[in-house]
Amino acid sequence: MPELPEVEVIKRGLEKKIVGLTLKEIKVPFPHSVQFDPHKIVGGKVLEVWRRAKMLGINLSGGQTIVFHLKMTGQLILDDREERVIGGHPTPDMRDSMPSSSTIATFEFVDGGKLFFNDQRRFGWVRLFPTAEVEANDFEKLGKLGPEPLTSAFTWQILKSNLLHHKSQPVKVVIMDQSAVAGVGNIYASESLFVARIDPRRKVDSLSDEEFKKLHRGIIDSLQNSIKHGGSTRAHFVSVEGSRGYFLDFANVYGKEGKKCHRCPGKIQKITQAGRGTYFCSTCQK
DNA sequence: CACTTGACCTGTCCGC
DNA sequence: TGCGGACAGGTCAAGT
Repeated sequence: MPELPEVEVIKRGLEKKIVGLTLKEIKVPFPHSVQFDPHKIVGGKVLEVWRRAKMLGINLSGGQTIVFHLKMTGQLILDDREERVIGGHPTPDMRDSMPSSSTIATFEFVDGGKLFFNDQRRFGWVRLFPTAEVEANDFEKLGKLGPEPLTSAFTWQILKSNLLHHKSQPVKVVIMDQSAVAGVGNIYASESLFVARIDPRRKVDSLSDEEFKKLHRGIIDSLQNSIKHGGSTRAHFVSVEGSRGYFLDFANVYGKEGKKCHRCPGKIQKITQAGRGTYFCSTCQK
């Protein structure tokens, strides 16, 4: 499910609500996805919430950091007791998201709030690292990660040079390589290529500097645009409050197979690249 | 070495 | 209505 914008939406929601809270108890119905002893973090106080690529971290007092990867269907839902009392009934979205057969772990806070880590397909994981270790050297512990596309470290020149590590691959496939640029997945790879008017089948080394610049802009614009709309919801994504995101209602190509391109007379088509669906308009993406 | 496919899991949707 | 197969936002490992 979650690519950069979705994890960012979760991060912003979480930090507003859990910074300063103390962990009281952690329940782990699916230990396979929880790769540490939950006992170690009881009594830890939340100092900071961060995102790097598609991963989300919670720094605790005592120098420990919890790191989540939600993979395809992971969710982090906060059951904020106070809000529920004040707000009345959970929304329909929330009813699906609350503790269920897909709850991997529940983090309970001293004030009674609960954070649920749900994951229907159970590809996701949560790990524990010493904070200093995980944050060292640009989070290299978490894997080989390219620049964050919404920071000044992400320039078109860096994008070009990173993508060119796989010169003869189709550009769409390489944009999803986390070591080239962090956080872009299947939805935003298609969307940013549409914005840049580049055919996803083009080999990386066939792009001109002008096209790398447009792609750089397209990645930033589509990610920011999605965050503005609360992220993308296909089936699973919800914010920590349990509400869905609306970016896909505004998407140009993703999931729009057969629909008319709104930029030219063409029609959106779907092809398969490296086993994943790619959506584009072959009329105006050259 | 470059690239593709399968595996990890479960659920949903579509065609017969 | 039921069943089988394809497919789903991500990442590894193994295979060609």
